[in-house]
Parts: sequence; C-alpha cells; structure tokens
Amino acid sequence: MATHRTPNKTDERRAAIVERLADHVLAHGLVAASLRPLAKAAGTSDRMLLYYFSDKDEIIAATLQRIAERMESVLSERTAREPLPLGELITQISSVVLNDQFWPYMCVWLELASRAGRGDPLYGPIAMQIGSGFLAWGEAQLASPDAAARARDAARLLVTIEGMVLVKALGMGETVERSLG
Amino acid sequence: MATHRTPNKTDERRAAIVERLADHVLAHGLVAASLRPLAKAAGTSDRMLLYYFSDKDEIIAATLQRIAERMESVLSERTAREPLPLGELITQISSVVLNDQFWPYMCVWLELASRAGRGDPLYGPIAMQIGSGFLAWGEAQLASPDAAARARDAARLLVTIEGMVLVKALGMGETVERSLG
DNA sequence: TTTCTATTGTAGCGAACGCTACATTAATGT
DNA sequence: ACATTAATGTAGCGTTCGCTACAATAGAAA
Repeated sequence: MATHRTPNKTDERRAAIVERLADHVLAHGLVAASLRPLAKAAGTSDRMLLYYFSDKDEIIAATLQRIAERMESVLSERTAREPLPLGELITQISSVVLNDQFWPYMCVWLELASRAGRGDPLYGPIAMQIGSGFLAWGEAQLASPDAAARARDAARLLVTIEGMVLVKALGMGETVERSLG
Repeated sequence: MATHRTPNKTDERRAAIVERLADHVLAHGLVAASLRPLAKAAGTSDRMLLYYFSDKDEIIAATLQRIAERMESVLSERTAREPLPLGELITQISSVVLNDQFWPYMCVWLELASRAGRGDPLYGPIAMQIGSGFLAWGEAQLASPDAAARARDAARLLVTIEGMVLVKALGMGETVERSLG
C-alpha cells in the first residue's frame, strides 16, 4: 500500500511547521489564525508559509488535520480498552473531554462547528470527517446488546458529549455536572 | 418600576436599526458583522451606526440581545403550555430547534458559544445570560417529581438540545435523529 | 430671522488581511 | 568551476477593518 510517498525534505519541513501551527491554533484559536501570526509562531515568515503551502486554506486544513490526530490520540490513550455501557462511557469520556488539558481542543472544535454550521466549504467537510470519526470510535467502545442499539447509543453518546462541551463553553460548568448526577 | 425611560426619538431609531441588524446577523452570521455591511443592511452608513452607538461592541451586544428576545418568543410560542416529562420535552423542543426556520438562530448561537468558550469579555457574559435563561425556561416546562430531579432534568435537557444542535451543525443530522429513536 | 443644536455626508487614518513580484542567497548536480 | 534550481528576504499591492476629523445641512428655539 504505497499511498504514502517517501517523505522528501519539503514534506518534513511542512510537517514541522504544521506541528507549530497546531500549537498556535490550540492556544489562540482559529480566530487568531492569520498568516503573519501563524508564521511568527512557526518561526518563519508569511512568505514562507505560502511557499510550503499553496494558500491559506491548505494551511488551515493541514493544521486542523494535525489537531484532530492529536485529539484522537489523547482521547484513545485516556479511555479504557474494554467496551462499556452508554452511561459509564459518557461519564468516562466527559471526564477527559471537559478536563482543562483537553479544553483547547474543544475550543477549536467549537469554532470549527460554528463555521461548519454556516455551510463553509472548507471547514464543513473537515468537521464532518472528525465528527464521523468520533462517532465510529464511540461505537466501537460501546457495550450494547445489538447493532441497532449500539448505533443509537453511539449517536446519544456523541450528542451528549458535544452538548456538555457547548454548555461548558457558555460558562455553565455546574450545569454540566448537574446533568451527570 | 420606572426602569425604562420614555423612549425618545433616538431610542426609537436605535431600535429600528437594531431590528435590521438582527435580520442581517441571522442571515449572514457574526462572521459577517462588520460595520459597513451592517450599515448597508440597516439602510444607513457606518458613520451613523457609530453615531447611534458608542462602538462596535455596543452594536453587537444590542443586536444579540434582540436576537435572543426573538428566539425566546419563537421558542415559547411553539411549545406546549403544560409541563412535560424530560423525554417528551426533548422530543418537542428538538423538533422546534432543529427546524429550518429556527436554524439561523442556532448558527448565531454556535458562533456565540465558540467565542464565549475562548473567554471573550463581550460574548462570554451574553452567552451565559442566554444559556441561563434557557435553562430556567426549560426547568419551568418540566414535569419532574421533585425540585432536585427538576434541576437535574433541566440540565440534561439543555445538554441534550445543545448537543443536537452542535451535531447537526457538523452535517450529521441523521445522527441526531438516530439519537432520538 | 437668527442662533444653536441635532443629524448626516465625505474623506481619510492607521492597522491588518491574503497574497505576489522581484531580487537575492544557498545548495546541488554536472 | 559553473549552471541551475531551491529557498528566503524585502517590499508592496489592493482590500477591509474599526474609527474619527471636519464640514455641511436641517430643524427647533429665541
């Protein structure tokens, strides 16, 4: 499966830049992701960003992709391996997702969702891809009686977790905790 | 309770402008809420917007306030009067909130939440106020056995509805419906 | 009518935006 | 050594941003 070319030097440098861009976007949000600040964060110039990438959209897409990868790996390594019933899985995932260390990811996630909701041609597909990935991942973690129940529980898991994220973003963390009780 | 002054002509004109600004923000989002487009939508000039309002923040705050009022009235008039148990209330409210006519409100709501999540000093308090209002409104609609259960159910109602909104914004409407089944 | 205040237009400031043209330096293959 | 290409700096384009200075008009008060 030679879908990946052997990484040449340009690819390596691109990857290194994306790593720093991901840091910057996680710290300051998509709202602060304009070329000159991004370039400074990556230790280079806006001119060079547009040398390694064809335009800003490509930069943002690559950065969000990288952020999604990091998010997935953090999530996977902090959750149990064996399947759980819906209620317990909600408790476990919420404790990860609402954690302060994870919160930057959720802030970017909300920015992404708000743009996707407006039908943005760049952010929309990316958001849907990540959301679908999370849905599938959750489905695999669920201990549900049958396939239909598992599909329904996975949907409920996604809705509930995302709802908690949004409500926390409103500054209503106590409400999230009350919903868990 | 004379907290409201009698509206002078300036207040009337401000209100008329805000009405049109609300239309524009609902149609095109906070992302398109810059002074010159807003002014054009209101049939005036950026110069005049800053004559009636002290700065852009005040314009946006007034506009969002008005949008929240409209949202609340639409929501109230389309939901039943008598209290319902949590499950039925979720079904009923979700059918209103996910409706196409209501969707512009939810798009703005998501933009607001994403800014609030980053601790924005303007959007944060507004988002919390609206969110708290919705929580209280839901609590009043709930038929729950006791006060503690009602508080918990109201929190779950808010989390679930907001989760559905976010997931729909991702372009995963079928997932929302599956979660209802 | 005259004077004063309320309202509005015109023009522009300085900053940031995405992006590009052009020139230069550094590396590489022959 | 030399020719060619890759990598990078400098400067600037045209646009939009929030906001303001200044002048002109309009309407009410005297």
